[in-house]
Amino acid sequence: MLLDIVSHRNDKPAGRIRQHNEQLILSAAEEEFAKNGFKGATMNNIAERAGLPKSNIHYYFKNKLQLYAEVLSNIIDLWDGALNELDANETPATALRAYIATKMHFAQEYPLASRVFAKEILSGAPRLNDYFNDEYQDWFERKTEVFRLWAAQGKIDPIEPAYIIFLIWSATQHYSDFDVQITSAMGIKKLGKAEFAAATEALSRVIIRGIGAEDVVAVT
Amino acid sequence: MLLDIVSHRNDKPAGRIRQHNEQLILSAAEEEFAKNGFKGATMNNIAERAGLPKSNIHYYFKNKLQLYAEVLSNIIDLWDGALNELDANETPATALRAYIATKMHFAQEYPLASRVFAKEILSGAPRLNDYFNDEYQDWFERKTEVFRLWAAQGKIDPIEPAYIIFLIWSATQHYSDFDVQITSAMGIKKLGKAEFAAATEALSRVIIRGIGAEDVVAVT
DNA sequence: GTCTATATCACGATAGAC
DNA sequence: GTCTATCGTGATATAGAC
Repeated sequence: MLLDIVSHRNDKPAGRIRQHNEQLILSAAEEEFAKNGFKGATMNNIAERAGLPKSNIHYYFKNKLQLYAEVLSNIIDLWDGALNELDANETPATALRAYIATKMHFAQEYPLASRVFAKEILSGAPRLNDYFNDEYQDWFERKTEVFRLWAAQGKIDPIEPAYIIFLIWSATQHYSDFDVQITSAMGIKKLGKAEFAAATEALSRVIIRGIGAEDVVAVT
Repeated sequence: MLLDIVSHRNDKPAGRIRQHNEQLILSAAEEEFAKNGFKGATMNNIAERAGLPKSNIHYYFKNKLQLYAEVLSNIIDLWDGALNELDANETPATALRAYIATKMHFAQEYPLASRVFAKEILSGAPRLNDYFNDEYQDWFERKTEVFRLWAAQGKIDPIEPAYIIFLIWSATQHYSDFDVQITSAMGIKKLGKAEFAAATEALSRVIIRGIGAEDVVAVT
């Protein structure tokens, strides 16, 4: 259990209507929290977005903080489920191409998730205190190991892995978080498939060559 | 004038007390907006942070939106004043090292500015509508030119400049915006001079090599 | 020029009718 | 299980005393 608050969850048997409404509310909440952050979000806006009467929200979720915690928890589960793999048996170029492509896919597919998380971090993560603990540091340490291995094998340059990981995270999430600035700069209405593909290719190429790994031809 | 709202600014003669108090308020507001965003921020919190009675804020600033607009405007002025140069006469490696170092310096020195701006973009930039206009696109277009020139001269690989610029922006701003996650991952209390220097060196190296430019030795 | 007092309203949350 | 009515709080903003 990542977030303490969520463990106090209402564990009533999930009827079909309940399940449906909870999903409606969670989606609406994700939008609202992405736009206005935890403090700025209002239960009223969430209810309107969900198309439900305001007090219905309080029937399904104890309070604003618990609703927020569930949204955050879902986001973290989503990422954990699909982003844990950087295969040490592959070449760095192949493994990194796959990883960057997955991250970019997430940026395109779940921009709201990324924004809710980003806003929480920007606020100093007061509602993620028990997520960013010693366990998180261990988890991160394990993520760095594959880079150390590759460096020891001479497959990449000896660069502190943490900075490589932060580079990949920031560069990819940027495409969901800073969407407005990007589309404005490029003079396009919306980041489409073409732009994401081109950005993925450019990022892969720069990062892979940048750490001294032999690149492979992109799979298109 | 970047922001329409600011042009309605109270242009009374600036007495010494006024100037001092306005500065106090602007600093306090920057902190509060960085933490809670526009909607989540309260005039009360700003007043407390500034050590002034609540209604004093309204005396110096017309309303919350105008105060916010001034904070944002100051941030943009700050960046514009120091970040417009990517010298085409230098080698790519030298010019990029200088640019990345400056960006990282700003990330370290003015983290609040970066966070206020980031939160505004994440919200869809509803209060920066007249900043992200056609003029912005032109300004960005000019920033890409130096990369196109270098590419034409064979000094860097032919990579769409926009993606290089976004890579630099995201990677550097990450160190102010995601500070909490970074320190937690690295198991340190605070990002100090040493970490910023190491990150700057790692980023410069990866990006410069990544775009196919000859690197130079870091000036330490 | 500065601060106290207060008007007005929107917010989170709950009680209780259906 | 669902919705209406409402309570108490805290928000922005202003009027007016000092």
